[in-house]
Amino acid sequence: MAYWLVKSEPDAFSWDQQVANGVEPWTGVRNAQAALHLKAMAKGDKAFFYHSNVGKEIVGIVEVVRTAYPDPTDETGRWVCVDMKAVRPVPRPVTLAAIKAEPALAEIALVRQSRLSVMPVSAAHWALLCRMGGAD
DNA sequence: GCCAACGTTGGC
DNA sequence: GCCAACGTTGGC
Repeated sequence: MAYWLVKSEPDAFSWDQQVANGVEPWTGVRNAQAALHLKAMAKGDKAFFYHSNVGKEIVGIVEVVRTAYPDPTDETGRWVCVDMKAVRPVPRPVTLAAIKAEPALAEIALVRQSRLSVMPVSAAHWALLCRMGGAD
């Protein structure tokens, strides 16, 4: 099983909405690198749900329940989306500041490529972030 | 609100 | 195919 981190602006789509909806298509990715990551996701993979701009913190954990298929919000038909299901909240949201302050996370894509909206997370980083968030 | 990073577009 | 101009993202 692989681990990921996906970003959403809470003004557009928040963790609360994800929880309320249960399963939700993760649409709107219009970046080639992020799309490659979407296509690499397998059913059962887990992802951190990160709030960009507002909050700037990991607030929950979601699971991939449907692998990549054409994004219904994309009229060109070139981009894909996946379906995500809310698994559980992160009890103590892990802020970007806390991630930057942790030397073991210096290489994480969230810090190194701030504009990427879908990125892989190593098993070691996943475990550490879960511990930091009280989501063991 | 500003700015850095970076992807995209269009002229040549 | 290069590169300047421009638009968008996202942190501060």
